[in-house]
Amino acid sequence: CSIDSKYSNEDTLGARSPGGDHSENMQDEPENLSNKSNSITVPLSISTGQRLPANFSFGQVNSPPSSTSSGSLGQFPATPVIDPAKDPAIYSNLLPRPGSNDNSWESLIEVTKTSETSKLQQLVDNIEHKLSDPNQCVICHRVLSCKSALQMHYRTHTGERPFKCKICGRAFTTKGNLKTHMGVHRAKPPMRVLHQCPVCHKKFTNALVLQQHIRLHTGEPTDLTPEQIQAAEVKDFPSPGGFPSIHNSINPFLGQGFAVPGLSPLGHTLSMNHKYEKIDKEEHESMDDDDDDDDDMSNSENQNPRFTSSPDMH
DNA sequence: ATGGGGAAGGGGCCC
DNA sequence: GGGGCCCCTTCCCCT
Repeated sequence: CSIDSKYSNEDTLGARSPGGDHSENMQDEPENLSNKSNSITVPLSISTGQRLPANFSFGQVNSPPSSTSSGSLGQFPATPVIDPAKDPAIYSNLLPRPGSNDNSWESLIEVTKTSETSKLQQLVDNIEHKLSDPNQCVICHRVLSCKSALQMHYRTHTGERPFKCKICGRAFTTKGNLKTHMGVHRAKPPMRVLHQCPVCHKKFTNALVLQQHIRLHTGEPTDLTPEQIQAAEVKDFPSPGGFPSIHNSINPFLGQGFAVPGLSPLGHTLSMNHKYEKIDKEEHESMDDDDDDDDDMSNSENQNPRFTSSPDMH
């Protein structure tokens, strides 16, 4: 079977009493298809794929697809200083790596807690006419391999996209597709200059994160949690062959983005830095192209101006 | 031609 | 042993 259902809300199939509060308290629960809804009144807009019959309608479909909330995968500290999803230098290290089982990329996704699919399934259960095959789609009559696959298939009819990328706001029907999508964010800043800690030599793509990391050594308070700093660490980058050690020989902080008093955070030592700043800028611009998350992205950047990728603006 | 996304199947794991 | 969940892979389509 194929369906990415654990964090979506087919888990909540029929879990809500008809007419009851199902807006904020939606939680992951085992689907209960035996709970029948008797009120089928409000049509559901179908956005993609096969269309429902004209007289096809749903019950209590009031929660818009945009009604999302961060599930267990999208949890951030209660008082985040930054949103890692907004800073390419940080999220690039959270993105899924080929062959890696690291799930840190899941902090960059958002999974809807409401499910039109579940309501569709609920309605299907109410249809008097039962199809011969329990895994057959009542809309297009396609037979799926199993029930969970059928549930996923219904998403193609409802247009439900429970898996949302926090970076660009794009939503997907399956977690796997979202994971694949995360690769496009990872691919953009591959050649970013690394900033290395002069103490422990750990590497970071973001100079400001390195600053926070160094504060861990010095015992100074940090704006990021140790977990966030650790998450931003570059762990699997090739060894420093491509990064001349001359920077270290001159000044361990120059070229690594360390904030030397009187200098800009990046030290203005590397033309490469400017080149990669351009990459960062382009990436931000491309992300802003998405209408869905314009507000989120811009707001977030405004909220965290110190963690933009162009730190030497002053 | 290439990259990205949509959709579905296959297989492993767990209950 | 069977069913469900999850991840990975594959195929197809679009740009």
